[in-house]
Parts: sequence; structure tokens; C-alpha cells
Amino acid sequence: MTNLPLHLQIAVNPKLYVKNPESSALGKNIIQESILLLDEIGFDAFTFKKLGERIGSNESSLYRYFENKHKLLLYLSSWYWGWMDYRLMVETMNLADPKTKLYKAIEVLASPVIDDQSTSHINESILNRIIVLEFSKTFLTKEVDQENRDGFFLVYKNVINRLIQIIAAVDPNYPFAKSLASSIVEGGLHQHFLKDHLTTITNCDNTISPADFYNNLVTQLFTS
Amino acid sequence: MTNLPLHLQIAVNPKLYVKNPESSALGKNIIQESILLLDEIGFDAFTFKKLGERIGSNESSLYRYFENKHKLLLYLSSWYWGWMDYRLMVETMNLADPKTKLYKAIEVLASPVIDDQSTSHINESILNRIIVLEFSKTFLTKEVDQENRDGFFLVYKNVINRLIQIIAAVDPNYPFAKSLASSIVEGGLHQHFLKDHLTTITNCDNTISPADFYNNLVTQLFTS
DNA sequence: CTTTTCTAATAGTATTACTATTAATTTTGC
DNA sequence: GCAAAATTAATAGTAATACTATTAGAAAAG
Repeated sequence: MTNLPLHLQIAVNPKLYVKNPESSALGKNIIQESILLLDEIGFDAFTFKKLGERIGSNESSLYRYFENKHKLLLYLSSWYWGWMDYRLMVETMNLADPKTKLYKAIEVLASPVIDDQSTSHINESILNRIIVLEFSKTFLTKEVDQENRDGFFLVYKNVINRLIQIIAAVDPNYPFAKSLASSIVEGGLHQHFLKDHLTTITNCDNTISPADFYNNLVTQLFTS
Repeated sequence: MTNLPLHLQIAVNPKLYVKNPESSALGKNIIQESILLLDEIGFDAFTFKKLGERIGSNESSLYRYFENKHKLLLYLSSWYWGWMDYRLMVETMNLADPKTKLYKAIEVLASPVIDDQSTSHINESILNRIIVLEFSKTFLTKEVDQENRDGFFLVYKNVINRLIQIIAAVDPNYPFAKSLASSIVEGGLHQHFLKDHLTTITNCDNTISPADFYNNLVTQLFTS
């Protein structure tokens, strides 16, 4: 497990918030409790009113941090992918063999997530459950093109670009590195969802992880 | 292109509607116009009031056909996957070679969709755009387990099970047939989305289809 | 020590997602 | 051909959601 050094902060696109939640106790509380509430009741039923009640603040106070719940979810997602990008970088950094590097990257991206104790108010393992269930909803909207131009998905695309580079190092002639990389990242989340909810259409369970599936896949794909 | 014979109807789980929309002109109109409106404004902004205005009916009339917009989307999805399942069956039926069968199945599932002129009030090509953008939202909910028990995803799972059988016929010893099948179906939609909105993380475009990516993948996977 | 900034609460609005009631129309059974 | 039953549609309502504007008090800065 890659722990985040205490002096390192995940920087999130400032357009995603009205006021930086990292800048006050209330802000950190909003992040911490929104993760728990989202996990409990889901994005659909989640409202700022309910979150306000939970943290003992007025609904309107939350609007001073986030324009709406969509932006809050984008913030949490951006934080998550920033954390993933950091882990991906650190864990693959000193591996010389391209294939070993790819296996490691898949491990980081598609294995179940364990909480990183070094970040106090963010529980990564719960955040991962939220990402599995809700992340797709951040881009499956009519506003995706505008929000993409605003850079809301930059961190996510960074993660995928990092994986694209790793794949290209294994086989520079493979013509679908981008599609494979986006498939692994998105498909990893999807297989996690299936193992919890639609168990008949996945081989993944508590013993077989999505990382096993993808590692087998790339092994077959890049046997030379 | 597989056209649907005029006497064949896609049967949808009756639990998805209050009154069968195929049973009246208003019902058919609701289906036809809901597809167009969903395509125009997306599921989030879609309301029964707007749809009612568009078809010249009162909002409350629509509630006699569908409990809410989530059920309407489930209905449209179920119809779409029923149509896909039919096409998959017909197009792969008489192919003896397992690999040819798999290639054909991937073509049907991951190529761009062309409208089937034989079904009057449903435009499959527009419906496909809706599925790409909105289908995930039918199952990424807190109610997924209950709705799965109610059989709301049976048709979708049928499609995937058909693909699992086809994969198993190519290589009975491949240990991830289920995960591969669900990856192809879900990933096909995702790659279509990326080619329209997040073009830097996919190799698919107007000349390369998601079917090309997946056909290359299974070719590498099942070289023997 | 006073001006500015920040925070929080109150109260409000427009829209959404429905439901209940009733009246009009259409279908059907005899 | 007509009365009963079923269907359809409109009106009017409600509770909740997703915000916004205003204001007053607390904290910080100059």
C-alpha cells in the first residue's frame, strides 16, 4: 500500500469548488461526511439539506463550498483519481521490466482499495465504493463536452495516459493502447460493481479480483 | 442489418410499466417521443411534464403508463437489449465456426447502430445513443439488488450470457468468459461514448469502431 | 479599534415528482 | 342500440428539491 506523505496534498481543479474545502474545518467536515452519506444513501437521494443536518450546519453553508452536488461528486472523483495517479506513479516508478510495470499498474488500478490511514478525513476504501457506483455519472451528462473543456476530467485522463505509456512500453506496435487503457480503468470499476450486484455475469468474486482478469488478458495479448 | 419481422414484438417485463405502452396510440407516442426528448435533453433534465407538453398530453396521463422516469428508462433499455438479443441470435445462428461466430457477435454488439426501418415508432439509432449515455444509470443505483431480483435486467443478462456461450465455444478452458463478455458489452458502449466526448483516451473514431478493438483483442486472446 | 471579510441562519422561489379527484370519452356486453 | 364499465385526460393539489437573497453576528486584518 502506498501511503501519502503527510506534507503532500492532492490538488483539485479550483473550478470544482466555490471555496476550497481544505481551507477550513467545516470544509473538511463536508468532505468527510459527504463520503459517508453518499455511501449510505447514494448520489440520487443525497441532498445538501441532509448533509447539513448530519454535520450540524445549515444547507446554505454548504453552497458556499460547492455549487451543487454534481460539482461535489466531481471534486471527490478528482481527488480519488489524483490519489490513484500518485499511487500509480510511486508503485511503478522503479520497475525496469515493462511487463512487470504493467502488471503492477493493473494491480493498483483494479484491485480492491484499502484505506490509506495517512489522510485523516478521507476514507479511501469507502470513497472507492462511491467511485464504483457514481463516477460514471460525472461524465454521462449532456454537459460533458463543456466540463471536459473546463478540465474537470484532467486527472482521470492523466491516470489513463499513464497506463497508455506503460502499455506502449510493453508493445509500441499495439494499435489499441488507448482503448485498452480506458477499458482497464473503467472496466475495473465495472467488474467490481458486477461482483457485488450482478454476480452471474462476472468471474470476479472475493478470491478472483478484476486485476486477475486484466492481468491474464494482457499476458495473452502481449506474449512475444 | 437484421430487420425485425413485422409480426414479432419485443416483450418487456410487465413490472416495468403500469399500462403496456404498446396497447394504445398514446402509449406508442410516449415511447417514440420519449426517445427523441431523452436524446435532446438527457435523462437528468427529462421530466414527464416536458414530455407531456411535447405530445400534447397532460403530465398525469403519462403516469398511467410509467411510474416514473427511471422505469421508463428501464423499459427502453429492456426493449433495446431485447432487440440486440434477437439480432445476436439471428446473425450468429448459422455460423458453424466458433471464431467466426464470436467475430460476428462482436460486430453486432459493438458496431455503430443503424435504424431498423421495420419498427415504426422506435428509432434504434437514436435509442442506441440514449443507451450509450444513460443505460449505466439504470443499474448504478442503491436499488439495483431489488430490481435485479425483480428481473429488470434479465434481458441484458441474456445478451451477455449468449456472448459467454459463444466465447466458451471458442475456448472452453478460458477462465474469464463471463468477465470478458460483460467487458465487451459494457466496454463497447463506453468506447462509443469516448469517441464522441473524450477522444484522447480511445483509439476509436469514425474509421475504427469499438468492434475492431474487441475483435483484435479476442483474436490475440484465442490464437491456438 | 474599526473596517472588511467570513460564516451562518432565515426565509424565500421555482421546479420536480408525484397523487387524488372528477369529468368526459370510448369501449364493451347484452 | 344503449347502459355499464373501463379508459383517458384535466385540474388542482402536496411534499420535497435545488437553489438564491438578505441579513446579522463573529473573526480577522489593517
